[in-house]
Amino acid sequence: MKNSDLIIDELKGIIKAKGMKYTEQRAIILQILVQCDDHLNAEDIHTIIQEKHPDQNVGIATIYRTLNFLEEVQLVTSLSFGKDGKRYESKEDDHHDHLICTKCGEIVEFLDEQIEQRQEKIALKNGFKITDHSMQIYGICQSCQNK
Amino acid sequence: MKNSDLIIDELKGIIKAKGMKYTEQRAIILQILVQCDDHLNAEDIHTIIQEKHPDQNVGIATIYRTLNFLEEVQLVTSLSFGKDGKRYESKEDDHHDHLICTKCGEIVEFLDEQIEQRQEKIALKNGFKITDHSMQIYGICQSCQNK
DNA sequence: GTCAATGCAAATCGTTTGCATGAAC
DNA sequence: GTTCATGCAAACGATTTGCATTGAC
Repeated sequence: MKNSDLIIDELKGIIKAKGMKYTEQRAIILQILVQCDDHLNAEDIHTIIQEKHPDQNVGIATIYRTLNFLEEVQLVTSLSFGKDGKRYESKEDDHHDHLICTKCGEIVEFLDEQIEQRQEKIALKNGFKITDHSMQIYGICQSCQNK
Repeated sequence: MKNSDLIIDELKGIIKAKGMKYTEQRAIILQILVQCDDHLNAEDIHTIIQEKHPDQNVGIATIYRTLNFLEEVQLVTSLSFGKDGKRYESKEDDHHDHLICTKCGEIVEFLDEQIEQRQEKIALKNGFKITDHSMQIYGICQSCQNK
């Protein structure tokens, strides 16, 4: 069983538990996010569907509604920087943070255990019950520096 | 000489160096961000100007243009979370990150030297020349937990 | 006097919503 | 058959832009 099947099963479970309805559109959108390594925005997903599923006509509103839902149930996460809106990625990958090149938009993912631990401590010290976090380091990537 | 005068001088310097023109509006907006401890959005600043400088009529477009400029020259930083757009704060304060309550919107600022150092290392390791970073920890604050 | 900055209104962009239709159960 | 999800178009809110006017230099 592929990863992407697993996560679709998870989606089905959540949908059933909430008394909602399982639809092709929701599966397609989640699948695209699972399979794609990039960080896509709603418009990107719309385009990909038109290319890869020309038989399906998925409205942009459905994409936004689905993305909001998927984020709510924690199957995907969003990050927003620069223009063109929020970008999403599947959460089935391990958690990680982002290093973003402000020139070319390249995104490098990283995970640093020390930072994760410090975050826990800081939240605790301030009486916060941590639900999530996001961290972005902005800079100029190697190849843009060379230009 | 007050802090706020110092930063206004800095603004004047930058403006002169760029062959731009020093205007009352730009000074007012920066001053508000320096004096105010909260994280304001463009609309907030607009309202504050109407209250505290009723003689001045500063258009919302000017506020957006000025905020973009101030961020570009690194006199202020923005962070965007939740609705109602980007929020800005003056950079004359020490650098810090944010702990944000997702229920009530409370923001706690913190600085963790270990995290800062790790960030430097991570950027270096990936060949990035770091220009900035932002980190937010989301959670539920103590008083919202008690409710 | 020149040129950049402003205020205003219109335009734009990402996102959300209302509603009639269609699909899941 | 009931109810939820969809597609469409219109609405929305934050931000940007074009343009004539004003103000800094």
